[in-house]
Amino acid sequence: MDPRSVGHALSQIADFLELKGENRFKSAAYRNAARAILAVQTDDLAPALASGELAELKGIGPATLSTIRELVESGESRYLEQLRSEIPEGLLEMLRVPGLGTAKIQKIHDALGVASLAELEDAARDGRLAKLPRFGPGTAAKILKGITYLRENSAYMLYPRALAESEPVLAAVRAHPGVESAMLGGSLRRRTEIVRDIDVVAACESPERVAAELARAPGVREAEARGSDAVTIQFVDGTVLDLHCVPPESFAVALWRATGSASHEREMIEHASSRGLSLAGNELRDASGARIPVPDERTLFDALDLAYVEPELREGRGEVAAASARALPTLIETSDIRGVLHCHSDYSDGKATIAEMAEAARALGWSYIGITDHSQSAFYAGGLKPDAVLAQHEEIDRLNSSNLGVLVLKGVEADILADGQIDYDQELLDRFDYVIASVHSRFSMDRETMTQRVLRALDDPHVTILGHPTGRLLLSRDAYAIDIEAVLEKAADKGVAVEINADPHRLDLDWRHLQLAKSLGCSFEIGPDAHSTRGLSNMSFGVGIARKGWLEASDVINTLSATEIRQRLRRRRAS
DNA sequence: GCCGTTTTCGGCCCGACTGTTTTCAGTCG
Repeated sequence: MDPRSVGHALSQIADFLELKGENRFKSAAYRNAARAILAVQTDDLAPALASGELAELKGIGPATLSTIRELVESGESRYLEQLRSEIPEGLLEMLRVPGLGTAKIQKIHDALGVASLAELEDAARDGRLAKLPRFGPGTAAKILKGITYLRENSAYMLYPRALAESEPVLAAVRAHPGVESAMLGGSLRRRTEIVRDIDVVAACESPERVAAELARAPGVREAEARGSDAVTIQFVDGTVLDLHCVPPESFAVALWRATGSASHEREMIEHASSRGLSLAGNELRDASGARIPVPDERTLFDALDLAYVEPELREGRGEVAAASARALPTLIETSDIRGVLHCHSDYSDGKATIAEMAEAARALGWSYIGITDHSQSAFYAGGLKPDAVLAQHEEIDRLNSSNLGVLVLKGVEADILADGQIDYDQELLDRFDYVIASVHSRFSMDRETMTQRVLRALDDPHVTILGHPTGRLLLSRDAYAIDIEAVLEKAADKGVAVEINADPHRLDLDWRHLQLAKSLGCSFEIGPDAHSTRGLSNMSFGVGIARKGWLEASDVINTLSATEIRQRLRRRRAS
């Protein structure tokens, strides 16, 4: 069994224990065990279990180890099943409502017998909830808002999960004997940050027969035909596949159409008609109505006298006009990245040592890695007190003189305090090679106060990078209120690079702001925000977002060489 | 339930905000 599945089971046990009102340190122990397991870098835990490696992990003791053993050996845990039978599953769902914790859920369950999201919504609407002691109309309204947020977002998955789920689905479609070839389309191909369904386009000689057969495959809960060649298939685990089966000669246009976006499609159709062509259904036709053969997507763009538009750019944000003027950017590639600047170590809330992180960066072909642990005010993340900073710097000096094959830079992810000050004194800040300044607290400030807070932080000459500039957590927390344009203008003016945080939960700054930021003169840093060596692989998600934002390699500072990045970081300090 | 010992039991991140109260419980990061 893989770490993700075991970790999920342990987290569920922790949730159930909390809902049961067990000693909170007991649930915390299961949560810690889950975290420890998730940090194990393997696809199969069995060998690490057998070798005793798992038993050695900090946070795993006799009880959690026996649960893990059971999960790895049998795929199930009797303890988890036991808890499931005691506590309604609906309470677990309620735990996902923002603003609801275990204590409130227990009260609501005990007093009103509410055991599901739907019942909770009823109780919030009809006033029963507001009448509970220490609840009130404000709490009921907040819970309703939370339920709405959950509903709106629960149909979506983060990009990496959607990508992982698409792999077996695509493989199954390709394995069908009637399918000649198949490709992913939709928002997954456009690399949007959240994805609702998986789109697959399949070329087949008998589209309708293939679609019908795939709709009856094992694991399918229900299927609904949509037109003659498309079928929406829902699998038992909730994954939704939009399958488009088309004859081979229609494949390229069908793929283009299934990739979207809707506004890109509209712009393309208008462009075609302005040139006397028509793009209708899965066909391109000339003025006489004759069908123009389109063997692949590039031919489609060629036929419309357009440069090829990469899927990431197909968002209806001027890409068709730019393709027509041959003015599309040369998008950044993952291979352009030369180093990373946003990584945590075990000095704060990271899992790996600095040496392990550095070795992993070297193995990925990068020439430098910046270690940016949390600053002192970030208690919850083990932020570094000044003496820990000094100790860390000594360790980095030692590592750099030991022939690592990769340069380790002394960075910090320093909190922007409520008043806009950076979380260390100027003397200590002087000791870092660079500073990422991030907001980690007081998210609910009004827009003006928050904007002033961040603008003030940008005035500190130590600040080199503005970390995750809007604070959003995809599918769980909105961005805080801020005048992002004012912030970007100032960042450009001060020479502070704007982060594209590559953690798939963040992907912040949003790609929709990147063209504006670039036009204002901003430079960018793509940061993995890695809390383990595995977290370094977040970089590909960040690069995907940079591409969606029309960025080129030259816009991104961590495409610079180690020598150049050092100069660049010093330059900001001197200005 | 786990950890770390000043070995076998005490402590486990903690401060601010929110909505409720009129002093604080609950949630969040």
